Amino acid sequence: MSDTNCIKEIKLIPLNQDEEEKLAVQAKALAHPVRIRLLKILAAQPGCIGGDLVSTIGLAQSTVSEHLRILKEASFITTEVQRPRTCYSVNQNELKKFNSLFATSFRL
Amino acid sequence: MSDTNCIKEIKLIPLNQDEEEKLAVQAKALAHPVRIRLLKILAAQPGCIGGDLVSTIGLAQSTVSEHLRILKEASFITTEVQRPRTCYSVNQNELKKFNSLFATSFRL
DNA sequence: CCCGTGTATCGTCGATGAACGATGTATCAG
DNA sequence: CTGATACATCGTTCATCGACGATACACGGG
Repeated sequence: MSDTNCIKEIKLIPLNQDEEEKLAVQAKALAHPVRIRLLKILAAQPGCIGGDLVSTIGLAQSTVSEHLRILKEASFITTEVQRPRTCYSVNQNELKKFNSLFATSFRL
Repeated sequence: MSDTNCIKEIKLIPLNQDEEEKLAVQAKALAHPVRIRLLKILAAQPGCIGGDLVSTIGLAQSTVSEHLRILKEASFITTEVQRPRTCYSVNQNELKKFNSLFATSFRL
């Protein structure tokens, strides 16, 4: 390993502000263990009723609802209202898009 | 598309709390556009002096230093001290690990 | 029409995050 | 030894987050 990989002149990178903002916003939606758990549960089945998620997670209904709202705002889940219930489903395509945007952004 | 994908009985998922926590913690480190930008810059070259990053980002030195600390704590970058300078490098392996943990967690 | 049911939303409160300037610290040049 | 350099850390301030209970809301059943 070389003693220093440091360069003298920084190589400027094209600034794609929209993409970077989207990555950051979606990462923020993932930045909570309860939301990770919710996504994992939803990823394992075609869809879930909210109440089942509430009892599985074990937090207040309003808290779980808020986490779900954040996931939806990040496009990671979709909802289908069936009054008085709501069915939540994972948006696999958006998860895949996040994963590939991540990979291309950092040249993986 | 079926009218409802909702299931009656939720399918329980193995609870891997450590992995879920790690995903959330690392996602939190990514949850800021400046940190995304820093990672992108670092991913484009073998290493960077902190001061160059500060002038490229255009925020206060202490602010950039804090963002770099967060990225380091998440293992996304490494540092090599060369007093009085510090050379920052991306940890590509950890980025790849994040990407694959993400993919397996959500069954992509 | 009214009630029960399941969610969404609101208001609150304590905790955490983001930005900054000021200061501390370790090395090198002279 | 002294000053300059480059980064880390501290303390402060304002904004945002996370959790909760209370309440609003929209439909279906009686």
